[in-house]
Amino acid sequence: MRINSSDKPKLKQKRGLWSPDEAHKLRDYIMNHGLGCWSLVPIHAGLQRSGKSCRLRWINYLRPGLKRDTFTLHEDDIILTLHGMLGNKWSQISQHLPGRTDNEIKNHWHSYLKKKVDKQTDSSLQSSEADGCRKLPKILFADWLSLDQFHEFQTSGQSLVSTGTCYYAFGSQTTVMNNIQDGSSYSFADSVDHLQLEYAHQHVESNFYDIISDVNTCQNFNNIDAAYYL
DNA sequence: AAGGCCTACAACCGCATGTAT
DNA sequence: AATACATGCGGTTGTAGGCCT
Repeated sequence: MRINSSDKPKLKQKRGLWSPDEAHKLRDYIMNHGLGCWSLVPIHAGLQRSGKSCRLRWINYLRPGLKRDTFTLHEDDIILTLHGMLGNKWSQISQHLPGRTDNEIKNHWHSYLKKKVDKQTDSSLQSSEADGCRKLPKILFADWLSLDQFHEFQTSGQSLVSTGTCYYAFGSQTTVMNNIQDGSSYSFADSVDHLQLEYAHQHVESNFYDIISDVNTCQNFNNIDAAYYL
């Protein structure tokens, strides 16, 4: 909805941390009137804040259903996995973590997870250098596995591809490649140590590599790198 | 006890996109 | 089609509190 700028009184806008009183006003207003035009919310709620600031405060802290406790290992693992697939798409990542906001996940990433990943990358680089590991062709996993597909897979527990798949559990640092031969299937498990995704056939004509025919390549996967390299 | 440093988290800013006029 | 405005997103900054010297 567009608002005539002349209808909006110019208030001196407050910035910085929200007081409990401001939060109370905002919560009360939205609970009573519902979500509408954010630019009108501060006017009607009696707040000297921008609509943008109100929106952020509501989304990140006031709306119902938000978790305020610390991130679990399971949540950490989901973030690491999705970040490997999607990059800094915090809003998309947050869709897979009920009760968590994109801002919260972003902060958690920068304050904790990023360091963890950097540490692991350093150590894996050192070990791969020691092993004389060959360079692997690079593709972006997210390019072919869309978020929707992932979400469907996650919620239904169904396999993306039922046969001819290569299984890999990244995030848990455990490569599960033994099932390539017998073709058995995994569902998306709850446990941190069983966060598993399936890689579909990698066809040369679509610029992907056929990892089924190159088990050695699969076995060369190691934790974080696997999100980016096949 | 005081000051400096570090970390986690809250909030802001700029940009992109969508939509109504 | 052009414009103005709302909304959403990601990067960045600001700040409070804890820890260390």
